[in-house]
Amino acid sequence: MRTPKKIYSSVFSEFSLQFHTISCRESLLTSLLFALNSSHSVSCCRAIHARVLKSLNYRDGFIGDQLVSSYISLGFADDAEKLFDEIPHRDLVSWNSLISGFSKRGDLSKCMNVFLTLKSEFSLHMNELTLIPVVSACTSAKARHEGQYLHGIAVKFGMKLESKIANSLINMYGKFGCLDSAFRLFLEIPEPNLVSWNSMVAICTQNGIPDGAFQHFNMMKHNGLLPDEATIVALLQACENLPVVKLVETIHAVIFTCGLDENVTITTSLLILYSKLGRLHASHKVFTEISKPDKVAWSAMIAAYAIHGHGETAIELFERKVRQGMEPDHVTFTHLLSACSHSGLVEEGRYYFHIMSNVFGIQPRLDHYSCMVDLLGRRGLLNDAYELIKNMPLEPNAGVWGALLGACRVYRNIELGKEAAEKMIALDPLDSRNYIMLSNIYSAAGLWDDASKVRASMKAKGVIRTRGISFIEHGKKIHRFVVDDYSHPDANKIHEKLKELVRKIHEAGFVPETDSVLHNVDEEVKMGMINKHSEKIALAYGLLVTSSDEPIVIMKNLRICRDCHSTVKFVSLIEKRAIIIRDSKRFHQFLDGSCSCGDYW
DNA sequence: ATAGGGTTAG
Repeated sequence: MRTPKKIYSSVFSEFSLQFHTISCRESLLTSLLFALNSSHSVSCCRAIHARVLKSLNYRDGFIGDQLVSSYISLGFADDAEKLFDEIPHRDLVSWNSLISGFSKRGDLSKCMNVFLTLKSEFSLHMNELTLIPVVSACTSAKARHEGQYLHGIAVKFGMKLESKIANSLINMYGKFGCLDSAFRLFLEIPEPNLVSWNSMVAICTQNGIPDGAFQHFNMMKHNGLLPDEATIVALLQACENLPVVKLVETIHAVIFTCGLDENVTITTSLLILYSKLGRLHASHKVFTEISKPDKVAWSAMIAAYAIHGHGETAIELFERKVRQGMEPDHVTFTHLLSACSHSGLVEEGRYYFHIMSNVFGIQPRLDHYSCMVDLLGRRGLLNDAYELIKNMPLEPNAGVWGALLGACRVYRNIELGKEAAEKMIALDPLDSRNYIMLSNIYSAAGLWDDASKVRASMKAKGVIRTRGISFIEHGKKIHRFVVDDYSHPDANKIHEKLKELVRKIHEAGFVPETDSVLHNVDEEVKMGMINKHSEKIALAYGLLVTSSDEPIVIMKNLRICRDCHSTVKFVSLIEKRAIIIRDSKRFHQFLDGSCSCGDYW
């Protein structure tokens, strides 16, 4: 069993003192249990339970409910249910505690069962605090069917427009990707409150429409509401896939002026945002200025180092913080392992994966396995990675197979790649990337027939290929390019610049990597295809419009191809420019002919 | 009179 967190053990010792000297006050016990709810200490919970049994009749008060809730949230459902059965006069609060407990554990089926039992016994008394936890459990379990059923219940009981219920449903639909339903519900609310607006801002971003997020923010202001912490965090998130460093710097200034830089949640969001925008120094500065960085903040800093490929620095930070008494959790380890993986630190990664469970008592989750498969796979240790998957105690998910698939593509392993891709396609038949990946593996091996079969099956299922898009910021605008894009007002100039660039690097000895074109066509056609890639067009535009002392920052929604990667390295050398490209996976900072990823990606 | 997850950071 894990050691209780320090804060709670100190609360508990204080409490014991009072306990023996002062008569036991129910409210004290209750608030203490409330505090324990978020801790990992079932021993504290049991101690209180025992004490309560001796000195209080918990069956009469709400302390029983709180104990029920505590036990469940700590993962002791059996104790909770036993206790629940012992409460003779169970009121709605008792039921709600049980439901809420299962919801917090993410146990949808138990949550739903209790809810249905309650509904048949207590249907008249059901309130919003009964329904909301069940909706929330559906949201995290992505249970669409059950979610719609609950929506129906809310309608039936006339609770649909109660703001808290409506907001939780809006959020649920947003998480499901059903923006239509969410919007419809939102429009029905007579007077949306701050949380309603915040939810809209958040779900727009979650569904890939950041401009929708900004629009809702503006409408919210127009309706006379003032933003709060949640609004700002959601807005910062809306910026993370756009090249909007200057906008973010403005927001940062406002945050500073309003004194919100004291708010750890906001500064942590800002930290991670800067890192996603390629400004690791700005991230680090924000981190150092946080007066009391918590675990989330320093885990975020580790994540920032990870996506920039600074594995050693991430490890240093981790070790320093642990020496200072910070207790890492499963998320901290996810970022640490990811840092090892992005920097090729295989032995270190193995070490931390080992001590995570053996020293820190944290059982590896799916994310950790994904990181380990990635770590081994990038090094070419495909069989080790495969063995890990075979022996893992959890059912591997898309993240795990995806990591293996990525490695198979790089190391051209057809057999394992096929298995991984088929698993991925079974898990998510609508994700075009899996088909493309499998097809590319076949193409790379010259198996053109197999490749075209995969593409055909993708087409037959109506899966549409995600188009590559590159973004670049200039003149307070975001410019967007797709492959072979001539839609920009300055298209002619841009393509002329690109041609000139290609000619220049060839003269300087650049050898194009046409084998990254996975179509059965001759070399010249391949050259033509490669040189139309959206990131090259964006690069040419960047060279045209930016001054030579500022870095060119490009964002891409998919991964950069090998030829573009080499091209940009060459351009950074001969044009003497700093170029930063963030693809869907990580950062590439190009300078003097080399990339920060060390070609390890 | 009380208590019981609406949104938002790693």
